[in-house]
Amino acid sequence: MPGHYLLPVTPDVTIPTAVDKATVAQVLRDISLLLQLQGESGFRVRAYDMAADRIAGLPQELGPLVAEGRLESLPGIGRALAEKISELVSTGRLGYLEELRAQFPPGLLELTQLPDVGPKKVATLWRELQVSSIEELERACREGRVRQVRGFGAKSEAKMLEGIALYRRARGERKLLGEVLPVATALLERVKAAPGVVRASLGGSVRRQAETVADVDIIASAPEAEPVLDALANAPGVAAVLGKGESKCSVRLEAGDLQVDLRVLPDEDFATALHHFTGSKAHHIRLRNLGQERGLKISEWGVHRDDGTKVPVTEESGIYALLDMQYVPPELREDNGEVEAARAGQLPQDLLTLEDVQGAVHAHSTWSDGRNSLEEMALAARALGLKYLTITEHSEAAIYAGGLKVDDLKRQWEEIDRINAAVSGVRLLKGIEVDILESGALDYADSVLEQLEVVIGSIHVRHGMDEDQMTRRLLAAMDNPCLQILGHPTGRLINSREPYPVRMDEVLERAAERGVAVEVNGKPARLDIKAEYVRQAVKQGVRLVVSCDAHQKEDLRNLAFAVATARRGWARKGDVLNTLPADRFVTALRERR
DNA sequence: GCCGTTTTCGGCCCGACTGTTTTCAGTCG
Repeated sequence: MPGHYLLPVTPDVTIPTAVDKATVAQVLRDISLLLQLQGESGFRVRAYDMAADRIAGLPQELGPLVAEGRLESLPGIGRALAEKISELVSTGRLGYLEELRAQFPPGLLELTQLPDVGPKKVATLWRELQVSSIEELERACREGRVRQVRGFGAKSEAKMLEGIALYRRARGERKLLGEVLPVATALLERVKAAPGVVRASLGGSVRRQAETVADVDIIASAPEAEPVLDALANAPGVAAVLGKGESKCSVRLEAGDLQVDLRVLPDEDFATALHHFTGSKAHHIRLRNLGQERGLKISEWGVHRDDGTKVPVTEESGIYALLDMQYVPPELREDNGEVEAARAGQLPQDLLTLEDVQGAVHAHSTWSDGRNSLEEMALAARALGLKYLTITEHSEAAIYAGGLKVDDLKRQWEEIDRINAAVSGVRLLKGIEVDILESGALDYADSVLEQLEVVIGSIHVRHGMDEDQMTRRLLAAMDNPCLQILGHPTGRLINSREPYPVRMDEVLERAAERGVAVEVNGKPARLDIKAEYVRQAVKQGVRLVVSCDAHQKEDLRNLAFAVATARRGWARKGDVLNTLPADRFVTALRERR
């Protein structure tokens, strides 16, 4: 084969660029929209959407999958999509996307972000009125030109103008679960108190405890829907009723432009409706396909046999039982392997619960940048039923956060001893959140750290290092035998700061080797490490702690969000150290390798 | 565009609500 020698001497190696999962997912969604603008068949469109969901939800990085040609092993990704994703990841560009984009003006895609405006309407308005941006749509509405297009009227114009104003305010940003949950819970209580309500629950991404949510779903059962729908429509804080029918009501709250959807059904349909409106969509599609194989049609209105007869389902677990699989808790319903595991009977049965947690990790007081005294924190922890609380102030280098000098620390121990003697039922543990310096060294001498019961090491400054430097920094910190817990390991702040670049697989591997516990930080804007990394950590045998990162006593409740994140990462009680009693917790932390 | 212990072709989840129509298309979840 002489032709073989015509190949260049240096192999044509493509170097993977920094195209991340989120970018790939966004590109696939853009293609989906562009195809819809073209009027392409819904099935092809959906293939792109499903692939986008699949990529966005991947626990691992894309680079290795592309390099090893394993993209096609992912469900919903065949040859055509694998080729496009590979091209995008290895070259940073995608020819197909550019071809599609060239057919439409650039502002057209953004128009589909407006509420109640989808690709069909955008295509019509572009064709009939040459509208290609939000500004042009706004003008067309004001000038009454939209109502002249078939299928549109005066009401459409008014709604679009409203939608444009809303879009400009909110910019489509998803809200933190921690901000939304209190509001959602208060509305749920109001719905529960409405006349005739039998059962009511939150649904959607709030019930799945997603880290951010776009809206709130409430599902209720009652013999009469009307009074229940009214209870939401007339609730305090409602800015506008967006729609109200016989079984459904949507409102927008003044606070944060948050949308709330309520469905009310007869109680016999409650379980299947709750399941339907909890999602995720991807999880449901899997279940419905499994149902079809068994001659069962699964919808929000129940489970029906092919002959139309209804199968009674009173609890969500009944749906899974009909499909011969284990019950899947809401937090796991993402089609990330839970369907396969549940069918095989291999879903973890002892997922972490809030009740399993005996002590709260990571709390600050007025000694550094917290708002409450040590005693107030202790009493608040006890009131929540916690047996211990680790006091972990900032160390000296964290000047901006009132970091403690070693002398301060020793005086604090005296106060902790006094409180532990005086307050029964809860114990304060002496700890520190010591800064991991630029070199990876810790901010206190080992001789000081050795005297503490709990040592969390965290990065607070110099976030701008590159991936190599940052990875080395964290690995070096974990090599110090005094470091027991790696605090908020990626440094992200949801919606406001990207995680610093770091090779998490190496960090988790080292944590497992050295016996360093990794923090699952429950502060709503952190949730660090995130669920995907929790799952990876659990697989690699890394020990975890769930923390509240409390800077005031109310923050102790952040533990619930850390537990939610751990559950979404399939963590079990046995994976989490602060499910142990105080003495055993402290002993376990010292078991370093 | 994906997928297949019936299939490499012909399927692909399903219903509520709105605004427009006068029986339905588009959007959303």
